Amino acid sequence: MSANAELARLVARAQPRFRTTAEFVEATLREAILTGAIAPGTPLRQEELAETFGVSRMPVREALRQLEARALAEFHPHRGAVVAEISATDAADIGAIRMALEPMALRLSLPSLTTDDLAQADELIAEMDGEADPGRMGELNRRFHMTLYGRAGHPRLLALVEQHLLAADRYLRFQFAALGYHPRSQDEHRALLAACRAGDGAAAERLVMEHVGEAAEQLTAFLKEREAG
Amino acid sequence: MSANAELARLVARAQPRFRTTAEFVEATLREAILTGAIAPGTPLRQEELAETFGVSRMPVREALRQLEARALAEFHPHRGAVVAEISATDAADIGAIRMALEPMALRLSLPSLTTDDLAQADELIAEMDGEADPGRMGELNRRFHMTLYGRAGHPRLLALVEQHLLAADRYLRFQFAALGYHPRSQDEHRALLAACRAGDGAAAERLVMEHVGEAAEQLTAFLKEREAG
DNA sequence: CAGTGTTAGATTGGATACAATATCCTGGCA
DNA sequence: TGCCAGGATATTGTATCCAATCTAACACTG
Repeated sequence: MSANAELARLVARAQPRFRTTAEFVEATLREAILTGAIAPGTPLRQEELAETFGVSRMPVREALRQLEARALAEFHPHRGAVVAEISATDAADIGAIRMALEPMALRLSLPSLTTDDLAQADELIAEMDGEADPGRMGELNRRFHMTLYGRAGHPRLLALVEQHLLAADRYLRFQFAALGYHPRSQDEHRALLAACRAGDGAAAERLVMEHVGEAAEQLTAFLKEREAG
Repeated sequence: MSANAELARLVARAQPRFRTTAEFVEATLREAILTGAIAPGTPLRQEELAETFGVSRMPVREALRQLEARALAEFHPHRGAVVAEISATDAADIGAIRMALEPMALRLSLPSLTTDDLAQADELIAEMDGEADPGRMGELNRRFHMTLYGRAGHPRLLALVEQHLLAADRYLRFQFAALGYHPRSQDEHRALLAACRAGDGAAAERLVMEHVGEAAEQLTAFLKEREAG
């Protein structure tokens, strides 16, 4: 069996409201990879993808190159592209990047946060409380974080942050499996929001760094054990 | 285990000569953009580039998509790609990212730095002393920083750091114009190296953050004034 | 039977030609 | 002047074709 079934569903659902075919293909594949709909290591055959998407090979190749630049696919010359592998060290890598970027984003954003932003973050926490589906949970978590960082006004920084929040989502089901993620994470979310509300930048930065760091550490340990076993 | 480590080194050094045409085009264009050989805002016409490189349009398009993913080019549907603009806010953006990432990279790398690494960093500082050419200066500066971060062992993080060191190079000639860059920066390099040599992680992290931050601040102020004038 | 050619098939990488489409520019017209 | 129709231009996407090369299976050799 190859890339598909699941992917075909995503293709069907994806809205044709993209500027170009290549971007439509890229966005759809990216989502499929990030959500795990296409497993790591899966070959991404051009002809097959072209047929699945109902397009020619060229936009597919452009999309694959973009995925490569985002570290979501790997190219092996004359052997084609495969979905980038996941690993304990990769998870640690992403965790380190998040621990570096997110406190900075928060620092830049905090002074400009509005009461509306804080209220929205509050709502997102509440929504997460009742959420069991990992995919939906990942999205809510991402929106919570991005809401707090959103006023930073540094588009490149924010794009990187979001990209790595998304990258972290590839590990979401392991995150859940690593146990205890949900409730402790929610406590940390609340503490973080409280610090933001109080305008305590130093505390907020520390909390977000710990929040990300602890999750990454748990996850990495879990994956290491899994790889060893 | 077999055909020894020595061979592995030779293989690794038997340098890539690009794997594909698309990668050759991408690397060349990237360098041209980063060094300023192609000015911001310049249209990147496919046909023209294809002819210049002596290739067809297909690898050119793949290369352009990769440049887009690296924020070095912007696509405007049906109007083509242009070299990404530079601005004071963009410089500040890159500065913020570097201030976040580089201390983290240094923290992870410092414990594993060898005396060879430190000696090489020393040499690079000495080389920079006698250097007047901005392009060469940028390369030496980049190598100095990457030498210190190189043992971090987090490939994604290091790739991001290098990418933004390169991105900063787009602003190099303004960096020089903003004055005082060279001598003060060299003092900071020496102080940073000393802290690394002493194994004082906290100080090293602080120094690198200040080093990056001050340069970015000066540069941003210079560009703001220039944009206003 | 391990190890080494050899060959066939599949897939990518790239070139070329052409059709479709969106943007910009310009010139005529109210 | 203002505007709008339409052509020039460029990009976007499709359809083929071909060369390079990777994989795998098989045959050969010692």
